[in-house]
Amino acid sequence: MTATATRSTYHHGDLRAALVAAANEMLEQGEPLSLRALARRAGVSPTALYRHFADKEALESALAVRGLRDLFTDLTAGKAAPSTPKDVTELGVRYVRFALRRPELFKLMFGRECDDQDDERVRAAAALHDYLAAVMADVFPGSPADDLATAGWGLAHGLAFLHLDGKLPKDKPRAVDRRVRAAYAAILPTTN
Amino acid sequence: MTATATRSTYHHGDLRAALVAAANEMLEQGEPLSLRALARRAGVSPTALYRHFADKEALESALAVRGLRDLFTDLTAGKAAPSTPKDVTELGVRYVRFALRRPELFKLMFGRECDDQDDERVRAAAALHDYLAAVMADVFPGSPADDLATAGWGLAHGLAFLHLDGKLPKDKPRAVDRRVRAAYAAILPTTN
DNA sequence: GCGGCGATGTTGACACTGTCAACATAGACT
DNA sequence: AGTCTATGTTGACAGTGTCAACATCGCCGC
Repeated sequence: MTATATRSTYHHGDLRAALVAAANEMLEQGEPLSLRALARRAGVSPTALYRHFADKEALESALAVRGLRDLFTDLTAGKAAPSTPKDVTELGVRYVRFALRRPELFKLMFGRECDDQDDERVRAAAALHDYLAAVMADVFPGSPADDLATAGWGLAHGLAFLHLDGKLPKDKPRAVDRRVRAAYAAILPTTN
Repeated sequence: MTATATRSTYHHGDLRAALVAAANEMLEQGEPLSLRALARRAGVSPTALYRHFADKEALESALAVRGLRDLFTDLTAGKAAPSTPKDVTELGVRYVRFALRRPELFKLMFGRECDDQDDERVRAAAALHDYLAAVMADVFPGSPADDLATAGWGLAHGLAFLHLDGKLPKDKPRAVDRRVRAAYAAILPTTN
């Protein structure tokens, strides 16, 4: 059933989760995320949301955290721990794919200030960086893993956004994959 | 004098330019860009803008194009043509500096769909890419210049956004410069 | 010089947004 | 059973982008 479930009881049960789910749906179908439209979709009054989130930004923050976790498991799941430069490249490919598959969510996860120190998003981002650093230390021993990690992340992130915003041709997914692989191949040390 | 020049004549003279200038000011001081505030600042009615721009997006597009040109000259001006890997790194540093110096403008230049094919922005972006490719062909002869260009650009772009959005610590500019240099040093081929 | 016409600026309105204060309901605990 | 609190609603407010209708001016050919 769609998220527009009309409810009979006055209280909803788990509105918070319903709101997050509905918001995710809206992002998925490219609708602009408006609180009122969201409330309509959840079958609830426009201000009900404020019992569960301080304001719009808090809702978006929740979505972003979920997204960051999704991305993380997307990168780590499946394959065994990356051990070759090629594996690192594949990590980048998956990163960009995620961005293109869920563009609105991705823009919410990033493209938002969030310089709060104890922001959950910052921690999720740090987790990502740490993971990459560990991978890099494994794949390129003897090189500064931290710098390699920021470089690897930065490259994936930049390619993702450049594609998202149409600054690089966003043609067939295959072509994008190719471009990402080529970019990594062009600069990753001790490989080709 | 500030941009809030009250005018005596009914017609403005060059409202279009005044609007662009005022909008730039607003971005510079971090004010949210609202058409009404912009009109107020230009000393004009809220809808006067529509005689010069189709809608808000058109105005933003104009700002973005100006920004892209600024960035381009920022990268090319001064120094002679880059010829060493270190020069390429410096290009990246300047790119990130630009983003951090004018964050709102930068987010307007990118972080916006603009997948229109004949968009002036796309052309400006392409110019950037071409320039980079030329540089790369010079600095790393024998390597695929195009791939190196997208990689170099992607890396700079990603680092810029990660810093902008607080996913990488946005401490002192010096520290950011260092991090960017380290990232480039970690991956640029045949160098250290 | 004069009349009109097109470019430019204004007014008032509309639907929409996020958000707040005041109120209503219902489920949980004593 | 009765109260308290978490949750949901109503009505309102200021602010937004945008449109249609109207006002004003500068430039054109006569």
